[in-house]
Amino acid sequence: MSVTLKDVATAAGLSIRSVRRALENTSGLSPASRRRVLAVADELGYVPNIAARNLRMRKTPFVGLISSNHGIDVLVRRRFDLIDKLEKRGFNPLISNPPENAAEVAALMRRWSGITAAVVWLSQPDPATLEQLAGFPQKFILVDSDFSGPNCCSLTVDRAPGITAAIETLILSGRRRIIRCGNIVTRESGFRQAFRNLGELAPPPLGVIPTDESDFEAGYAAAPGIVASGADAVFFDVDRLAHGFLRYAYEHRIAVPQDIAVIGFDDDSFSRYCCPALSSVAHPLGELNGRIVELIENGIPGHTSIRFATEFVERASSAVNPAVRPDQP
Amino acid sequence: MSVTLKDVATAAGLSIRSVRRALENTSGLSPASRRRVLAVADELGYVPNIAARNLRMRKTPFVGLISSNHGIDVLVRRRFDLIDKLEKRGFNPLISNPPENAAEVAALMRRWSGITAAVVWLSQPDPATLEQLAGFPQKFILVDSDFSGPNCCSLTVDRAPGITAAIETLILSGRRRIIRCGNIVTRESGFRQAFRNLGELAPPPLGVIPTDESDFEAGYAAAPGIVASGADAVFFDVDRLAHGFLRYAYEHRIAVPQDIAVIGFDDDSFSRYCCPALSSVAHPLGELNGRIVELIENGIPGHTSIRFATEFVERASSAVNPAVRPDQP
DNA sequence: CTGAAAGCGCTTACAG
DNA sequence: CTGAAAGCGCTTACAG
Repeated sequence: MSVTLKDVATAAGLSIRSVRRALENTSGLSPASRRRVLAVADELGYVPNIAARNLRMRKTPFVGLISSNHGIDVLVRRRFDLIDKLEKRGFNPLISNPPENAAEVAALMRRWSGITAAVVWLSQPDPATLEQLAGFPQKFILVDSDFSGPNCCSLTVDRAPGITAAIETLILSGRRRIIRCGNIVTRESGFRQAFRNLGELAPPPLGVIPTDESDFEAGYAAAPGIVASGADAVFFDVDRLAHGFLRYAYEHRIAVPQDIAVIGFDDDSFSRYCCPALSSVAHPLGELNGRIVELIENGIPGHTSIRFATEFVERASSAVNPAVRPDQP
Repeated sequence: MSVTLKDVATAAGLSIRSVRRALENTSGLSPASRRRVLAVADELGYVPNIAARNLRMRKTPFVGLISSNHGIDVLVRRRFDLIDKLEKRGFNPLISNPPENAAEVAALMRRWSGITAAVVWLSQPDPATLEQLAGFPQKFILVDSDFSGPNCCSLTVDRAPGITAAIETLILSGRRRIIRCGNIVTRESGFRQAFRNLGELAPPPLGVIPTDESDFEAGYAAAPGIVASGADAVFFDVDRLAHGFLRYAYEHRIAVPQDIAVIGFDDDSFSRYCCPALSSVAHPLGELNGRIVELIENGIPGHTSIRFATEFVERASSAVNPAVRPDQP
């Protein structure tokens, strides 16, 4: 079916070795032979089989990427950016949805063995499946799951710094009744720590309005409770919740930020564009991915953990004086 | 470094062939030998090298996916859905950003040769690079670029049907001054054809407000012109333009759909959630991707073209009576 | 019940 | 200037 070196050699009446001398343009081949080989290779449409080359060379340009498939904006952007960076450095990303249990993890690593030397977990694996990673030939980079292992390097993003900056901004702009809405553990601890960090400065938070989900609908459904609480500022665990609240505010003529300041988390791409534009806490996507590529290039150390921080992005939904910060695109 | 069959055989004091009999659990091996092999394999952590297996078996589970990396919602969702469907059928997607010229196309196909048998172009290749595809060992599936070749099968989505349904709905609900905004060729022809299809029914369109880009900012910038035109309905070439217009309407107290009905194209995920929810024309993502996977499974025919249609999704931004269709999530 | 050997398509040290 | 051969790690027809 596909044309091999041997095919070219036979057609050119030379050995495989000489065909390679021609194709590689190395010395030790008569100009006539060289011309003949190149003509034949071109005519037959010879394309080297990279799988065979990789096997022989005992190396591989493929990097496994495990990442959840749903379209959560920040995850999509993180993944896209990583693919881009990997390709720019000559790596080929191989994609998989997250395996759901230990058996699926094993199946995937077997399917990829000999093909990927490094695997990046952009999604968080089931903790029960982590121990077994040590048994696979690959090296692993774990994003946001703090696990140590002989062939695991974990990169973690501290949620607290960006949340602290967000709360601080609210307080400095005179907000006194700050409530949180959502159900995500890292946000809860970040939120708490923000108030702890601010010490004297901070009035006690109003508490939390829990949600079942972290989506638009849940934010919309939580809105009446938030309004009823008398809060003058609300921090949502994710931007999608905040978007649901903004819809409710729009429908009920609640002015944001005049009546209530709104801040989200994740810095979804739409948050720049919604009405009003949504303040949010952003992940250090570029920095994180840059480090991942570096690790893949230079070797992945085991038993290592690297930390990153989030950052507050202020927009109209939490502006002190919206007239001064017009809600322009 | 990594453990091979030979390592296991040596450690178990048996031949490679017998090791395989144990691992495959096939007949012709004494229970004692079998137990010994399994124990040794487990202890050494043997994992078969799939690259070597694929080479020997002359087949590959890898499918190349060429897709642009920017976060345009509909493209992201299309790609995610395809990866999901491929994995469910046992294929491994290999990702690449679009090559920019003939040399890059060649480089990529060489890098993937012997590794992928099928390559799906989710992005549209530079037409100048299409001819050379015939020279590569892979089979190609081209989405939305109507090109015929011995190893190319193209799948195309007709934009017109969904646009026609959208315009028809506007007219039947009494809109008479319909304008288009955007700069995309397939939308222009779809828009024209909609009016042609509707014949007597349709008043002449108001014309078009062209944009340079197809993003939120461009939609926001085009808004004053649209309002000045006196249109009572506007069709945007992409949802992002419509989102920009909605922001302008929100800021200038223009009621949508009471003052002006708004329809977009692409059915971005946020369009269900914006204020008001945006009517749009949707791509047949699931159907298209289902067909792609089928082709990969059953063999990709050359010189073939398959067509699909878009569909109108009605929401509050073009509702006849918004009170009857409340703008709920 | 068990093993030696060919071959997938490539790379490269070695020999002439 | 040129080629025979080993070996990457696997699968499998064949032989004993």
